[in-house]
Amino acid sequence: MNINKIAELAGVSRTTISRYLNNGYVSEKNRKKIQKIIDETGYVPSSFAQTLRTKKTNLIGVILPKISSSTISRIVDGISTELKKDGYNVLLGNTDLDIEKEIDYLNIFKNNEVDGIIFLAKTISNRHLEIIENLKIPIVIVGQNIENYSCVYHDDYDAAYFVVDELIKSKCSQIGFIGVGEEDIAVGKERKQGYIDALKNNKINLNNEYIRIGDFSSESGYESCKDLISKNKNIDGIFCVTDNIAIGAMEYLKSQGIKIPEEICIVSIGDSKVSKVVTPKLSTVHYYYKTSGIEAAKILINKIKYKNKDVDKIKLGYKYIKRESIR
Amino acid sequence: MNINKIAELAGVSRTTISRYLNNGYVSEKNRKKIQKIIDETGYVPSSFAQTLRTKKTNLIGVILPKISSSTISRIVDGISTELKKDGYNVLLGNTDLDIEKEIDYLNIFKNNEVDGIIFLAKTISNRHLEIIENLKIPIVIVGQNIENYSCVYHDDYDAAYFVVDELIKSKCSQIGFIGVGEEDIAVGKERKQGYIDALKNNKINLNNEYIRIGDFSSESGYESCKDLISKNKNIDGIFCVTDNIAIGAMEYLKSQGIKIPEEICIVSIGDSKVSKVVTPKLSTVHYYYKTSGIEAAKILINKIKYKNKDVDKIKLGYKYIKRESIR
DNA sequence: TTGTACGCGTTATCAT
DNA sequence: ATGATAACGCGTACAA
Repeated sequence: MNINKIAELAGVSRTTISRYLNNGYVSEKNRKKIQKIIDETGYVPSSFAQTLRTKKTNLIGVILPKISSSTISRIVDGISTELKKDGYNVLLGNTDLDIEKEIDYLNIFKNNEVDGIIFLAKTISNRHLEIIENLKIPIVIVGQNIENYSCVYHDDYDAAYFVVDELIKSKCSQIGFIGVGEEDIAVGKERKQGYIDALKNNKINLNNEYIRIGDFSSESGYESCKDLISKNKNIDGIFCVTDNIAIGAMEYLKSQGIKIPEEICIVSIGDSKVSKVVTPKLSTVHYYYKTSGIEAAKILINKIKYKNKDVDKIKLGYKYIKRESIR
Repeated sequence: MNINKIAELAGVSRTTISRYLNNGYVSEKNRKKIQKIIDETGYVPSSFAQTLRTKKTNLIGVILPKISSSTISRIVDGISTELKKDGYNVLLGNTDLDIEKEIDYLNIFKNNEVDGIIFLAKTISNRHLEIIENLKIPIVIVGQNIENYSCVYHDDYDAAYFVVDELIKSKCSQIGFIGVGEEDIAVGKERKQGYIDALKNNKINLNNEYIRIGDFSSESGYESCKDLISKNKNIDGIFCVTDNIAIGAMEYLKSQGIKIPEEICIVSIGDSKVSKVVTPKLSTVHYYYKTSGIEAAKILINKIKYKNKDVDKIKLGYKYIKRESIR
């Protein structure tokens, strides 16, 4: 079924059908006839032919590191619900944390496969930037703040500062840090800086012995905590940069019979489902992940539809949730 | 940049370029020339023009109820990694549990927007079936077993039977059930039947007072458990149809000072992240969700590429994981 | 208000 | 081995 058949059935030219479909002027009589035929046949125009003609795909490419993560999937949820409202669909680019695949998808998408890109970035290397600079379609970056590009991200520095400050307020002074590599600007670098500055402004000396760097797994949190505690018996508080890491750290402390929060307080960032369920319940920071997806989608639509060239930066706030892992 | 420009630059006809791209015979001399031009220009054929001509989109539509769920996102992970291998991309259809949107997406996709559909179904109504029957492209259903269609699903009946049997083996005899509505065949109906038959085969009378039906939230689990326990003081074991529900139920029991597993044993199905973290750790069943995604993708590719018309049914096994919530 | 004619970028057919 | 031409389904300038 195509536009020609419909035109034939309705007894008009295919131009009239096209006009009808695209809100052009068509006489009332013809409107009715056409609508009837379309209803009967269930005709839907071929989006591919439309794209070929108009250069508009109605597709948004979303590049993400790993869909089976609650953080990521909440963001994608926001993106897809917001885009749907404006008639856009999501083309998924799952990269499995593999930089080559990220580059792959950027290249696939840049050839007019999509009208715009939303990039959920963990790390942005120079190779990424090179491609992104040559992009002819708009892009929005989520989770990192990259100069000269529209970004939606979270106030990682502030949130980290805040929770470490909370630790200090509840009388912790020997505060450990379990983080991740600084190539992840948001989680690795910003959150670490928040920790450092919170100590400094509270006149607590930074002790490099109290710092551990691992990966995003709870196993890594367990091992880091083990190493940290066994070498520094006087630790009385730990800031873990993610809930997942904190879960691993708590696991270790519990296995050693160390009481949380009586002996050691724990705080982290994420407000994941597990943080509410673990014993003791984790004091953590809630980020508005779904909101970031929604905002990123809005910015992108603005760029696509209204050719908006601004560099928009949205730093979303956070909410500290005090639960049981701190005094 | 299009095929005509490339042809011009290479000094051949566009037919030759097309042949070059599609593994047709081209003289060695021309091959080299063409490759050079393509490398220099970074030319990539327009997939939309290709689709218009060949009717092949290289897109697979994935319809899902809610992406921000660990179950769903693990399945999608499997789907997208498997499809990528064969050059297919995923078009996302996020329906927010809204049946109208499901129908919407089925209709959008059926008009040749995609080469095939993977439907992650919670419920399949007659309206769904009506559309699915008229589909001209292959579809694979994940999570439910629907007659006459290729499906990848889990052995819900067996898994439920198994865990209830475990409850009985550890000396529970007054076993409560917290489930969901039976319109969800897999989770609502099959798992309930497993519970009923496990009791029967162990010569334990089925007591309708021991059965509660709610929704998928942990809040619902909490309330159901509250109602169940307050009206039936002698309950000594509970089977919850999902981890999430079990988490809520445990929450209530702990709030009442009821000891798990000494006074009441709990089992469920899911092996979600939280099940490993809650105290006591939940005894549950692991389903191979990522594998279901992979298998569904394989079946679909088989249908698309090799026109396989078989009705494939894959019932994936499960793994019982005994942890601390059972004696 | 309606219709004619052309072109978007590609592949398939046929002829050379 | 290569090229000319038509066709895929649609939107739009232009003419009527």
